[in-house]
Amino acid sequence: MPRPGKRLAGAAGPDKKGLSGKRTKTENSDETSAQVENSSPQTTSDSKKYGKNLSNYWLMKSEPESRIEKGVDVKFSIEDLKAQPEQIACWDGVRNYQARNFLRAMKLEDEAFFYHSNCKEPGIVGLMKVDVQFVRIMKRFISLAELKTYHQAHKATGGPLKNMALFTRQRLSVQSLTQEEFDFILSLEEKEPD
DNA sequence: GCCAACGTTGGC
DNA sequence: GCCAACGTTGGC
Repeated sequence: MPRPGKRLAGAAGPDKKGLSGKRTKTENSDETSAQVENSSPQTTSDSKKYGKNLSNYWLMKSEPESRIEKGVDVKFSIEDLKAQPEQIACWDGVRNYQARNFLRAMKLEDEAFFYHSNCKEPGIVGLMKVDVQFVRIMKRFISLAELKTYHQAHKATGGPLKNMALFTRQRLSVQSLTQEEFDFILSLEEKEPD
């Protein structure tokens, strides 16, 4: 999976194995961390495209169930995020280049859905802000199956989820959402589940 | 656990 | 730069 990693945060931490240990061998130096990012006047096409003051919306996948990969448990659920010091995590371990570009394009305070993948009940479980910090649990779980139902319907009707990356860019672990997609998904919280 | 989808790698 | 082999993601 998409390994959004995790590992802890910032300041305080006693990390166990740690950060510097790193399992990503090939990655050169450019570790991507949403926490830090920012900044610079660097221009990548993604940062241009998503830049400036517009607010951007994201969906970030993480696996809530234990699974050992190269000797490391990749589990990181929204409850794990909530349990971090200051409820902030460092989102490392993302290898796919487009996903990494998205991490670099994020701006502090952008809003992101926390998505549980590769598990019994995949779907959106909560909200974060880029930092990457826990904001809240969704008022109700928005399952992949429900999103897919809307996606299918919207393909026919031209509704907001017709191009949602979760379905059109299936394996991307960090994806961007349009404002319409984000707002529509948030509005689902107020509806009864199907 | 299976396997489809799709990204990455590397030979040519 | 094509494309087959391989590896990863992630639903089911």
